[in-house]
Order: sequence, then structure tokens, then C-alpha cells
Amino acid sequence: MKKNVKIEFKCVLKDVLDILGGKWAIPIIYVLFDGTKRFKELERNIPNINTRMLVKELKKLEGANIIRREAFATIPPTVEYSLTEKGKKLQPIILNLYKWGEENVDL
Amino acid sequence: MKKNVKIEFKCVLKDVLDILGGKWAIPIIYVLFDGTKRFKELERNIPNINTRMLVKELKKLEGANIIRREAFATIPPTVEYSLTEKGKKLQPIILNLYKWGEENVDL
DNA sequence: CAGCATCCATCATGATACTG
DNA sequence: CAGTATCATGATGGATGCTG
Repeated sequence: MKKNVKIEFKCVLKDVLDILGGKWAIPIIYVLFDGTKRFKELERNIPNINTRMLVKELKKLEGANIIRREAFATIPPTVEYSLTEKGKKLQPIILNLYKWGEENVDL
Repeated sequence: MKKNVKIEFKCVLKDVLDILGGKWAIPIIYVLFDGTKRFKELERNIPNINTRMLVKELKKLEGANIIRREAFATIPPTVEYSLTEKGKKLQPIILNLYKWGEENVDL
């Protein structure tokens, strides 16, 4: 009997895409490969994102345990974002995507 | 001098995400790993997609040379979709994403 | 600085009905 | 079957003001 692609798809890939499939998740994660970043640094490093979207995506990624948020009670406040172990495991995948792009986009 | 993440990001990953970053591109490609599929088969195998979105995404993917469209003048009409070489190169990447999901989503 | 709240315009998506 | 057309709804972008 043939393997049911549909069921498999529903179970896992859907959840992955709910997290990574949006417009901003991968860009944010990509910037964080470079190391810990503050809120404003992320905003500056991600072209065309706006505050509202950045806040929203950071929460989603934090909720999915892909990034970690650390707040420091300084004045003015400092908040640092970094990848968790789970998030770091995405690095090779995203770099492969990047590589695929270099080799295959717009030839 | 430090490598400029921003510029690199803009040049390639953005283009990749324009193609693959939507809600339906990866699901469609994933189903096509199984082999050539007709329009209706795709629609049946991708949970919750609707005709309009499927048509639109298929066109986008065809335009990006990731899938190939072949129409046959039968009655009723037959249209088959399959992955191009470029599209097939995405298989390991998407399977890694899938694997990442199995290991890291909702534990 | 690191957000949250709000208003508004525009774009993307969903659900169906319809046609060659 | 393989789409196209249409309408309703929701998500997102952009500007801006407010707070601890």
C-alpha cells in the first residue's frame, strides 16, 4: 500500500511552516546566526520590517522556543535576543536554502 | 571588517523566500516529490488549500522554474505538474526541515 | 531603548459559483 | 477536469504617539 503523503504532511510540515513559513521568521533567525542582538539591532538589520511585525514575530519565535529573550533592567532598557539550541539547529537548513538560491534563482 | 549580513540577506534569501516563503509553495513541492500529479490530485493532497491559491502558487512556481506544467487536449482536460531539476534539488532541504520538525516541534 | 496601542490603506487569503 | 471570476474577510504595512 502506498504511503499517505497527506497524513504525513499534516502532522509535521504544517507545524514547521506555521512557525517558519511567514514573511519574517527566517530573516530574523538568519540575522541571529550572527550572534545575540538587541531589539533595535534586529529592526535595523531586517530590511522593511516594522516594529509591530518584529514584536509579533519575536513573540511567536520565543513561544516556539527558537529564540530566547533576555531583558535587563537598565535605563534605558536593554533586551537581547539569541537563538536557542533548537534555533541553532536550523542554521544548516537555512544556509542550504541560501545556497540553493545562489545556484538557482534567476539564471 | 565585519561581513554585512543585511546586504547578503537582501540579495539572495529574499528572492528564495519570495518563492518558497508563502503558505503553499513547500506543501505543493512536497506532494510533487511523490511524482507527477494532476491538478485535482494536488488539490486533494494539500489540506485546506483552495482552487484559487493552488492556481496562483502553481503559476508562481512554474514561473520560477521549479515545477513544469504539461497540458493534454483530452476531454475532460488533463494537466500534469511535476518538479524540474531545480525543484528536485529542494528535496533534501525540505526533508531536513521535515526532520527538524519531527525532532523539535512541540516536545 | 523596547516595546504597546491605534488608525488607516492595501494586499493576501478563503469560500464558492461558474465555464470551456 | 482545470481552471476563472467574484465577493467577503483577514493579515500586513506604514505612520505616529505613548509608556516605563
